[in-house]
Amino acid sequence: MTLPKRFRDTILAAQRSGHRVFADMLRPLGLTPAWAEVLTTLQENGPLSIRELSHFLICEADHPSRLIKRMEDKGFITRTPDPNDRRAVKLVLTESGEAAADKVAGIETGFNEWIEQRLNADNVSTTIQTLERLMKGTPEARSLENRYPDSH
Amino acid sequence: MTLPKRFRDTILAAQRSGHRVFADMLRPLGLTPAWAEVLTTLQENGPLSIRELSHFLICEADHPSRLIKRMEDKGFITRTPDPNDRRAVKLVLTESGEAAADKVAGIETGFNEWIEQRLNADNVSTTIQTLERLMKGTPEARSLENRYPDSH
DNA sequence: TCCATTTACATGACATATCATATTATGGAG
DNA sequence: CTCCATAATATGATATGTCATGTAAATGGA
Repeated sequence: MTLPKRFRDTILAAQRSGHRVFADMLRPLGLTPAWAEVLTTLQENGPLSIRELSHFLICEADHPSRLIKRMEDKGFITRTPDPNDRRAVKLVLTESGEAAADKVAGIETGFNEWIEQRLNADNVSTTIQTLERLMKGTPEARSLENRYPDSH
Repeated sequence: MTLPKRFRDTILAAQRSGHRVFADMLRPLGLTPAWAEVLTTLQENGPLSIRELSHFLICEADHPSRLIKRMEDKGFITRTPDPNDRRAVKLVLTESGEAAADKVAGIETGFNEWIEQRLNADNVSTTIQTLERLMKGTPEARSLENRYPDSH
């Protein structure tokens, strides 16, 4: 048994496990983890174009235009044309989107507690460091740097 | 900034980063990471029913029947009815499936080296321990136990 | 100014994932 | 033996993720 293979299986399993738990918490709100990520990102980082938004997202970092379209259809987001660039749009949360983002923040607190019950801060920090070293130079690392600029 | 939130963003980013790198390595073979997981699992664990297979998979652990169907259509897998249970099937690799599984093993070796270049064994073990503690009792942990029985 | 290149976004196509439900077979209670 | 709960698999529906391609607008050099 090679350790690296088990390592990546473990990361995959952890991601899926956490995703499932988080999705279960969000389901009563009619939201998914990807939607939650967009809602909180827009709430914290103001009006963004689709391209700018994608630089913050870990999920769907390629081009989230269809994700945005669905959220627009549900009334969480409005798009206004960018006056300086007719190709681009500015995405802003609607009132309903802001309310959903607030609820997501509450759910995230619960999820963070779920993690804190199982792991101490030292384990968490060490794992973050290890994984960041693994990702150095990848596009995913850049999304993390955008989300957590103070730590990079 | 809460550490647990950054922790789960980092796990998501690491999983996606690794998935992308692995997918790029597999693409010339016309395979995806999920297909690779099925191929190597069947090669190592002999004929399995779809249900049994799902207990080994981290990907698509719910019910991989459509994944199997696509791999069958490509000629990698044959299904034979289980003589003891007419509902169930036994999945076996075709000759072409065996050859693909061998190639996947080679790719995995390369991927493992990619990881070993970036992390030492101690980092890897510590991270595995932390993530396994996080997942204790979840279905994902059970899939890992099936894949790596000696360590549990 | 003109045109090639780049950028922002959309969309087609396909492969995961996951929930809910349907279908058929098994096995046990009565 | 009959009926019912359960199990194995399949499928519809929808969301996510990714690659390739298309369209229109901006940009910068000749």
